[in-house]
Amino acid sequence: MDLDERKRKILQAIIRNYLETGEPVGSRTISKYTDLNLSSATIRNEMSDLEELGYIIQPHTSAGRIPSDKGYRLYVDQMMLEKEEQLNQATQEVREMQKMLLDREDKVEAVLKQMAKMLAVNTNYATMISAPQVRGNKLKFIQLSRMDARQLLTTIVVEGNVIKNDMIAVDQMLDDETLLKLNILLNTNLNGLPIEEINLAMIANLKQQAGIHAGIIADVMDAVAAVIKDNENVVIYTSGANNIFKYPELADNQRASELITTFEEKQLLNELVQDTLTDESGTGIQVYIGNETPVKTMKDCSVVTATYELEEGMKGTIGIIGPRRMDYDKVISTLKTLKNQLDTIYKKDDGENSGI
Amino acid sequence: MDLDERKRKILQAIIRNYLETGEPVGSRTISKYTDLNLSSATIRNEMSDLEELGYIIQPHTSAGRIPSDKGYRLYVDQMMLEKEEQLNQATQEVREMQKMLLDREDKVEAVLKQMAKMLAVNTNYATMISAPQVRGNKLKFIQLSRMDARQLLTTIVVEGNVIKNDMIAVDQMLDDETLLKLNILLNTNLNGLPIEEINLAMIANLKQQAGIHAGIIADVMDAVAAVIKDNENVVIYTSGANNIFKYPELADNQRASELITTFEEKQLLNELVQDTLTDESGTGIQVYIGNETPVKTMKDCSVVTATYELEEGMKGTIGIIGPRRMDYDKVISTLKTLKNQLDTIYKKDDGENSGI
DNA sequence: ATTAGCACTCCATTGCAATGAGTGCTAATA
DNA sequence: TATTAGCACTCATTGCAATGGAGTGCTAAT
Repeated sequence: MDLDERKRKILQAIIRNYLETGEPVGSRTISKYTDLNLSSATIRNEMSDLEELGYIIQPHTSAGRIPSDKGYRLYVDQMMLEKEEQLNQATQEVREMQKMLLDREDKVEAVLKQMAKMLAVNTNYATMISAPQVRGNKLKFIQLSRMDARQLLTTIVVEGNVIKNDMIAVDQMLDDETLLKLNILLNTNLNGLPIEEINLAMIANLKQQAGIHAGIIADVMDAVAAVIKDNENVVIYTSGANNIFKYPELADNQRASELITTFEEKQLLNELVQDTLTDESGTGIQVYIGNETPVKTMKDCSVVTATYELEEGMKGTIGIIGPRRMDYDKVISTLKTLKNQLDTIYKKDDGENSGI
Repeated sequence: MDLDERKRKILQAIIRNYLETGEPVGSRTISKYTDLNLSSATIRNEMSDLEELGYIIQPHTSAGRIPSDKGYRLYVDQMMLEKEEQLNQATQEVREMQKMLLDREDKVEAVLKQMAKMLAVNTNYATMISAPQVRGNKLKFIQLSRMDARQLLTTIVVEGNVIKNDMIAVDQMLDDETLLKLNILLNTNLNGLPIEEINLAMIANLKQQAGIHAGIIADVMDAVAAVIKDNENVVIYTSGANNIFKYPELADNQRASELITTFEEKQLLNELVQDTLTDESGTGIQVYIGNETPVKTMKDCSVVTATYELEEGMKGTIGIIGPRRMDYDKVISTLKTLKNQLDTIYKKDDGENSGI
């Protein structure tokens, strides 16, 4: 028994209907719904087969059928193929966002936040968006400035224009000349260097050259180390978590509580981001159905993600989280177009807007 | 008819019992619960009076009574007075936090985040905490550094050690001397100046002195303006939003959805923060019961807040959000001790850790 | 002033029957 | 041989009445 054209059509009809209603769908509905002109009895037989094949599930005897993860998966894969050929014309939602992106010259951060919100409102699903994560970690610039008698301000800039500041306490006031020397020492030795390559020997060397100011070097190196650490936990914005209450299958206390925690402790979402960034399927769009997602608390959800890239190596993830019966069609095409917008728009004015 | 000692005791007993069970409490329960040795009939009469006075409410005939906002208010006010006299000894929870505070020399930001989490776990309520808001806005330091041929890095430091960076695009490479001149120009004119006092005339003057580099001055001033704007929307961390699901009276879809949105769009919580910061009652602890809170979506909650102060003028708010029947006693004393810890601990190492 | 006692109210629970959507199977049909 | 009509059966849902219990308010007795 294999999945012939007719079975496929029936499966699709079941899924379509279930996406709309959220209720198990019965044979009679399909019999009328489709243009196959088959009686409900025939449909029943086919459904029985589809269930045996694992594409649909019967919640209990005498109920209709609902799609299984496997069923959804087939449906989505099929759709992705069709989409590929379609002209990728911007939907209404995307056009709105496009407008927003172009209007603003705000910081990337603000745009992303706004975008998450907009997506959430437009799709009625929860959304998340990770700020672009820098991979190349070359030091670009280090500077010490005197704030007052007892404090130095460190400014560290890493490739990708990630900037970090830190205050360093000093025992005694440094004169301008010493400060200049230290700045030159740091920059000539460290600029252009990937942070990973800074080793103990190098630090020892710097300290020696700094003489009595070795302590300051140590503090600066701590600050540099903090940059790496800081980069690891990516900033993630979420929006529309409340949307889960619109879908009864997610809205019971147990599940809702778990999901809300997941959105609040954005830490958990990080796994998702990492997963999308590594495992690239080519299109940049990924669909996780039910248990497929790397985040266990989302086992009753489906997640659609898009990976965007601003400048070389600055990658981030947009994710839409909804019930299994989400409107994959709309979500996928929205994300696809949005991703394209981000990929292209920001690449043009190279860097200009990318201070985080 | 006034509120005599006995009525007061009965009211207290009703509230205590309701705090525990969350169910309307009847006369028989009180009769047995208290050491007043009164029959249920007597209690009934008293309860009837209390209801007439507005301290308790009967959800429907033949149900027990639950406290009204007015009832809670009396209870809380009374407790606050008693607390005042009590030796303010650290509870178990606070001791844990104290330890945490001392162990870490992380950034304030990280400590606050952690603290919110810890409070949420320990109290089983939702928590929020606002990062210290700076009031004095004096410019302390401005610096332009050359990143590369086409980009300048602006570093702006405001009193309270709030640091902000920005990239400025330039048409052509600036030589060291010009850069130095610009830096001196900016610092001599602006340092020590409250941001609000920078006016158009001053800017015009600066631009004139900068000559062909007037454009850069404009960009820097934009960055300074952004600092103010940035300061306005305070950073607020939340934790334990999921705790609302532990209280049936908050966990129905409608209410939960609203509350979750409130926590996610931290913007709304800002009103609360502003309210606490202005209206100081002296103790630094404030209790909003039900409709008393400035945030409408929290009308079915009670909110207890504490205002802490790090350095002079750096004030923030800690808030605990739970059901009306929250354990006011525990919450208030926890917050009180915590506030004291923050007020004192951080004042010692003046500034050292306050880079945001 | 307090309390015992009683009638009354109202909610929540339970059991039961009716309903209806849906299935699986069988026998008839094209 | 594939399709369909028909029928018996299952099971969740709904409505309804009965029941019990928690609690009140009132009155009369202490």
